[in-house]
Amino acid sequence: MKIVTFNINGIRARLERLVEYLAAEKPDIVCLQELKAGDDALPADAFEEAGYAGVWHGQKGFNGVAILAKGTKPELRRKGLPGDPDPDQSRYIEAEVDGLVVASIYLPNGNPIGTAKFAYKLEWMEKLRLHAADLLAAERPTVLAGDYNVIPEDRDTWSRSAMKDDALFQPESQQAFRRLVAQGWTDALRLFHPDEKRLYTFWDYQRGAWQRDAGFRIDHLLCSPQVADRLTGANVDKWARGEEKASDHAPTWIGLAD
DNA sequence: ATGGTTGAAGATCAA
Repeated sequence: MKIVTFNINGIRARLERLVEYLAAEKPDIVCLQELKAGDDALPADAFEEAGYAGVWHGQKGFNGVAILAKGTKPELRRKGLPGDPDPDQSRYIEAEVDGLVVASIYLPNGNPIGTAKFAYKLEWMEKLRLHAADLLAAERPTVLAGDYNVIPEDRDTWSRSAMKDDALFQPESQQAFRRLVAQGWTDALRLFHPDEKRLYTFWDYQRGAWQRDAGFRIDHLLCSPQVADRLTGANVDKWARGEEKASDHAPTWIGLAD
């Protein structure tokens, strides 16, 4: 079973790319972020034609998350986090699908640092941590997939100096991420690529970042022990980032034994 | 210090 997280950067601008990706890789579950469209503007028919049904939490213009599944409709568990710092921002959706609990997460970017946006990021991470603890306590197979907007370690970026003032690379952001993982989650990508120097999931549109491989790793799939036991692989479908009109993120995935 | 790019909205902002 293949489970993907993919920051699509505008579902309407990217629909053709997504449909191509689904046809090529045939993932069983796809967590999408940055739909940048309200629920009424989402191309549900196109998802269906591609063989997928989904649940979503859209937002006009910004944010927006979804969970799609092949041949089965995910069963919605919740939209938004408990105690969500700003319920108007659609950044979290959780569903049950194929016997798994799956969340699609679009964690706040937090730039620029030293502003309310960075404080909001940290507050959001705290609410996520509290909810994640409840999910772990349920001892069910659970995947927290999404764009965390956190570069976990130095080796997860092409340049430490370029990122030193970026919210994604601040010690506070990294500490909050570590604190979440330390509850008992497995960072599946790093598990399967312990020595990979250029394990990236995002390349900026600017300054030829893709051509220079100036990327960083911010899309993560955190697995509960019940999922970690079933992991067969994890990787980044980098080919999708090289397509015309690609998202600035590449689809990132885990494989699970049935 | 600045600018480079993209999407969606709307004459900028968020990333």
